[in-house]
Amino acid sequence: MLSKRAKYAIKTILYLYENKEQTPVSAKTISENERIPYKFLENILRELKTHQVVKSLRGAVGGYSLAKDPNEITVSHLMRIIDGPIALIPCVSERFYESCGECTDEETCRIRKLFGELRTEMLPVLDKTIVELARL
Amino acid sequence: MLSKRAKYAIKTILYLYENKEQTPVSAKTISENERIPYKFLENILRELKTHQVVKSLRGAVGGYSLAKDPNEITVSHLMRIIDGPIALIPCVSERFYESCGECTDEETCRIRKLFGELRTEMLPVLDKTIVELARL
DNA sequence: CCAAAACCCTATAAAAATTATAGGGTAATT
DNA sequence: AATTACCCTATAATTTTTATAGGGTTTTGG
Repeated sequence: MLSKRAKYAIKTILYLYENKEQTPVSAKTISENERIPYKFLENILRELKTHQVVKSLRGAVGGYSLAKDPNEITVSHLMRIIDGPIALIPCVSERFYESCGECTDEETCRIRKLFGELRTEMLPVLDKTIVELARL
Repeated sequence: MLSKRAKYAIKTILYLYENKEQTPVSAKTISENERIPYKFLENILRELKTHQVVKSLRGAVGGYSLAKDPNEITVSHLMRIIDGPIALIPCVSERFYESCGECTDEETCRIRKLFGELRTEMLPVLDKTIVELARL
């Protein structure tokens, strides 16, 4: 399951993309429009900022805006920042690899093979950019 | 992420399939060979029995065996029994549909479209049968 | 200058899901 | 009749997810 955090993150980035004229957008505005608990959103935004997906401006007319070309922000990227691996089991994750510590031989583990294949099928869909997502 | 329960279930069914000569196989045997906590396994087995994936025999030489043709048991079926929906968001699940309660219009929700597409790509992989899984 | 708006940060609480165990009951075989 | 092994409900332990608390800092605009 996609966590709410990740879903909120995707919504937030989509919102910033579609309201990029009035930059920056305050967390309060996003919170109200996307119905995301304010303090929870702040937390997500900080994580997105750390990973340089958004940038922020402090002060009275401050807020957030995209830190990079929306053609270079993918849904998979957001999911990895917020939730971690895309893969359904850690032993087939490329960026968050972890041994499952159960099978004796990872090379021949059939569950691993199946979920490796699954990951391969999932990626092209999730590698869609925010611009592509907005056009759906 | 795939839950341990679901992973154990897949392992269990694979084990039963590959040891179908010596039917039935006791929970204890499966527990030891697949390193699954005994009482946890019993619980999983009961759920699989309720859904008629395995059948059981009581008494001194009792145990479990497949209740149907392994060509008709898919990984997706096991996952749905144990974990519920395959889809990463409930509003695109066919068998476990639930409104996400967030978007104003489900028909135009782009996150929903993306994850509907994702589900479509995932299914063919997970619809593999135990026989196919064993051959990987 | 100063008050208001809005970002910044750490900690913690509340809730839910996952994982596992306890403790006994029932059926069948040897 | 003793042993083996399935059957069932409840609950405990752990982890993850979701959210809130409570304050601090920066900047703008009157």
